[in-house]
Amino acid sequence: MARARSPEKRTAILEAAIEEIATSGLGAATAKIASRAGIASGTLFTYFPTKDDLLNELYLYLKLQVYARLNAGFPPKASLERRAWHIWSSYLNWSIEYPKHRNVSTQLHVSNIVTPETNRKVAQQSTVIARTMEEVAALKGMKELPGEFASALMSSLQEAAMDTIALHPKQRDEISRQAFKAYWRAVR
Amino acid sequence: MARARSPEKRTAILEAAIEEIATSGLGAATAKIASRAGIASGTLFTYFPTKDDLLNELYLYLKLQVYARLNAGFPPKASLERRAWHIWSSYLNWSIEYPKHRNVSTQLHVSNIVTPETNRKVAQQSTVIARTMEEVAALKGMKELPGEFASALMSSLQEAAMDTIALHPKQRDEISRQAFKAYWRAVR
DNA sequence: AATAAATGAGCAACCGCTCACTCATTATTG
DNA sequence: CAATAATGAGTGAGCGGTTGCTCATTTATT
Repeated sequence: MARARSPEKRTAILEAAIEEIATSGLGAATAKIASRAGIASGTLFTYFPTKDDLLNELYLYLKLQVYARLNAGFPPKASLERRAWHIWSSYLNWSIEYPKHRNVSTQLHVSNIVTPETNRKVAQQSTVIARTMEEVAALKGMKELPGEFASALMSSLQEAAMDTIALHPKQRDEISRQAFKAYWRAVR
Repeated sequence: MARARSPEKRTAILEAAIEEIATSGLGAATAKIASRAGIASGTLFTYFPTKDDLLNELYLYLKLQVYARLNAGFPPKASLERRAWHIWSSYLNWSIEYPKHRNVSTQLHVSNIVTPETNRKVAQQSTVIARTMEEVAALKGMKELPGEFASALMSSLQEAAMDTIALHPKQRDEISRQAFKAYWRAVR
């Protein structure tokens, strides 16, 4: 046996990538990512064989972080509206707390770097939330629409809320609550 | 005077850029864009001094195209719901008809290449629509929220509809109508 | 004849990635 | 319990290729 790979360095690379991509876009140089992570340029490739692999793992990393947040404190026995509110507010707060993370996440989402394989892995990690969203999709307002629409609607409404909060940061909580109300009206 | 610059070549470059960026991302090479447009690599720079200029003008080009579509056939005296529906359906149909254009548009939107200057120019071109959206923003459901929220909500809801239509292309019209109903419920 | 568009070879800068090498860490010996 | 062998992480100069952009030259338009 020899030296073990350090998980700290791995996450340092991922965090450095977020920072670099947030400012320079997906064309951010691997060398810059490495130097920001405090390692040599070559070392990056012992953790991630190619840049595309790094970006895919980064996408996974960001998504899992969000899901971890959603699962924390999830009230499984509360009413549907309260559970939906939990999902709503945890995600929105994460997006506001880590705007760079969210920016990189959407850059990767729009690009065609993320493989179906990666998307599959992401989908596997959301069972509790997925079930709640299924219940929402069965409500009157969503009945005539395909099942995924309720989730797509929530994430898109959150984007709208984010954009608005960015312009009126002081009204953050009020906007969050009112926007959820609008969501619930649309869905019911 | 001498030889005039050809508007056809200009739009050929813009259309080629859309094609290249849709497949290779914003890192698409200017040389490839030029060759797809049927011109020499250097000629691109007599039309656009830098790549960033090209991308900014491309963003403007895409946005103006959408607004032209929205203004065509706009019923200024119809009910608010019908006017909102016109905006909704024309934009959605454009997005479905030109998926690459929309993809490039959102890539540019997420990147930080688009300057405030460009965004200002875009905002100037939407007076009729802007006025309708102001009326929507005054409705009960949007009263407690900042003015921009109603538009942000529409465009984000359209994104949700687009994603869903991509998965169920046959139900396109039904999804479009139902999603608008959901929007109207949220807004009223 | 005068002007400016069009060309494409060429340039410096930068890209992702490799590779020969050093070194930290562990397992295996006597 | 040393001494040593085996392993693979860590390094950074450097490679082949690509990038955005320039510029001497040619070509088309007035």
